[in-house]
Amino acid sequence: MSPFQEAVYAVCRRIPRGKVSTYSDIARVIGKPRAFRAVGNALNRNRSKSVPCHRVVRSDRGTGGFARGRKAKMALLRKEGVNITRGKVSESCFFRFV
DNA sequence: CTAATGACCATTA
DNA sequence: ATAATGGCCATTA
Repeated sequence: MSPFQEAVYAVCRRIPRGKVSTYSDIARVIGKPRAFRAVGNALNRNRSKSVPCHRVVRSDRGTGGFARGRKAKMALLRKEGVNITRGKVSESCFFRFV
């Protein structure tokens, strides 16, 4: 695993159940604010159950992609209590890494 | 080394 | 509202 990938997964693991973060936020937290696209790539390759990669969405609050399809991603999120209406995640569901 | 590829983002039409 | 565009960056061929 590359150091970049390790960093992305480490941050992703901190997102609590029922909350979400964005590709952009993760990129910023790992100190590479412009690597948001690469973050998506790293998460795409994730196969570890311990990394809740479905909790990462787009900055415009859209759900974003998922290896097994957007449908599956939304189902998982809703199952943990994340509210999604008209394809957008509620503002109150965003986790802040302060 | 170069070129292509995305689970992105912001802007523009 | 959707579609296209240019930019960004780690990874892979």
